[in-house]
Amino acid sequence: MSQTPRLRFAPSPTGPLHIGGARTALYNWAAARALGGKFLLRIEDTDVARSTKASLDNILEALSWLGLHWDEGPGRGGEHGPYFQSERLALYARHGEELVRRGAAYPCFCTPEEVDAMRAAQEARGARTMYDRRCRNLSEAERQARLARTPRPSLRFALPLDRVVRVHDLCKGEVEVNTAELDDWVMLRPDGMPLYNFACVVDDHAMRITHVVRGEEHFLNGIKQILCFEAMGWPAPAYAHIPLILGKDGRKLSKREAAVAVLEYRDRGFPADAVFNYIALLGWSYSGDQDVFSRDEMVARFRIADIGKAGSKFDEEKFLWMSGDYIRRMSLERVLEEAAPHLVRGGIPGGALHSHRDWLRNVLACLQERVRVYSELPDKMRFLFQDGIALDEAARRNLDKEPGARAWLRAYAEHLRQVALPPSYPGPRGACDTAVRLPVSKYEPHAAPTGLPCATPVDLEHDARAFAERLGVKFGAFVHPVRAALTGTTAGFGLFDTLFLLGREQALARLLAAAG
RNA sequence: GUCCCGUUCGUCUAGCCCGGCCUAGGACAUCACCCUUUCACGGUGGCGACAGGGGUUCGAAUCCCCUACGGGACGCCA
Repeated sequence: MSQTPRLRFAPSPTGPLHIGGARTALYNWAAARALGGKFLLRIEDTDVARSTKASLDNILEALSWLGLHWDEGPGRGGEHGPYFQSERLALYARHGEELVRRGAAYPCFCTPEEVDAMRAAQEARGARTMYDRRCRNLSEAERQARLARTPRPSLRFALPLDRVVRVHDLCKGEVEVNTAELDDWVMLRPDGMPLYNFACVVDDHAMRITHVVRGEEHFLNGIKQILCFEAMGWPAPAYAHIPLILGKDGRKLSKREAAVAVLEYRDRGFPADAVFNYIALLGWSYSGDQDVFSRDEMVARFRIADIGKAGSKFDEEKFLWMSGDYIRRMSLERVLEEAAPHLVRGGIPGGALHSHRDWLRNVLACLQERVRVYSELPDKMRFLFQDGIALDEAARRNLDKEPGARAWLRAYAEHLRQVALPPSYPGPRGACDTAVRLPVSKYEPHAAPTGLPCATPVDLEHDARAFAERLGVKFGAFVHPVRAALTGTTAGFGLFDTLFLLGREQALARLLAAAG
């Protein structure tokens, strides 16, 4: 076993890359990295009717987004290409013939209709459905006669009868299967298109694949493939058949309960790193007490044998938590960059990204620990861009809770005229935003330079406390109506960060409007 | 139906291979409290599991058997 470890992800482009496929790809990728080998991508597009360009693009995009970069494959080339099975037909034909010569494969003249009928009859009898091998037992004369009539038959693998195959599955362990459980599977269609098991064997060999990590549904295919490798006289790779991802109800993950396409999570505003991390955790764990880890950390510890043997349920709550955790740990510049498309889609003026970058960065700083996905951002910052604000019900109640509240607001607005608030968006804010870093925390004393053209959030708070005292109002009571007037809601980030970011014109107008 | 695999807190899991360190650890969720101008974040604490039954053993979550339940496969799909 001195050969370079080579692993592959081999999706068929018949739909968008879903969570389960992504996890399979991820484990193959991680194993390749952990073993110091190569990770390749091979496209199994032999089902012409169902393969689409859109699916292919989706898969490529999703893998790239997740950072699962392949060393060989579409767009990257490599010595063992082409990496699309539909472009390797001559190879399959040649090896098919070879197997016929060796007596390990035979032409089958049955039509799909005949096979379907056979299956239906077996089903009706309650028997196991299996090809009855009628073409395997044809006499040589009969075979030649049929060949004359049907020059292009399909090709079936002549399965060794009644043999026990023992495999050491890297995930499942030792398993024995009697070939009586299997039937003579079709290797090649009459039109020369290979079927899964055959194309897989030919390509895994041609591409020097050493380890195959794939879903448990392929376990019996693994047995068929091992037998095929054997018939070809080739060494088979090591297999690991891993359990499937289940939905909340314990059944196969379905679209009903969660988004299944990887790119849907991107579009909902999950950071790629968080998706990578969460998917990795579905059936594998970094350690007993650490759930959040980087790609490098994972690679350093990953071993195929450690993949869990029981199916795991997909828990969107934990996924959301993890997404928020990643966003919180990210640099502001990165948040700004990654959130940008979501802001624009959410109706935030795209121009602000350029004209008010510093201001926006401050806004995001205040929101960073308050969202779980980027797409929650627009709704939480929209009030900063509006001219005036409508109050929700809870906010309205806060205006009426204290009898004098409206009067305080009017007085506060008047008072604020004397205070150097930065201009409201889209006015120019300049130094106010570059020099002041939000959010202001009482744990980290504010160190804004003096001589700023505007009051900082800390200044504003000192000022407001003094103002409330002069008014004879408890600060806590004062602050709620102000928030309601400024933001239209009762929730949000620090009030004086809010006031600072909202700016002069809007603050005064909203205070006055709420005062009635 | 037949064959294969699995089963630790509600969920993801550590521990299991190499029995004792397990009064079973962590995380999400949940509850309480603290922090606090709200919401979050953060902190502290609580609730909460070895599917059931038999063995083996001085001792079993860990080894063996049975049962139950769950999943997968049985395509000219992959």
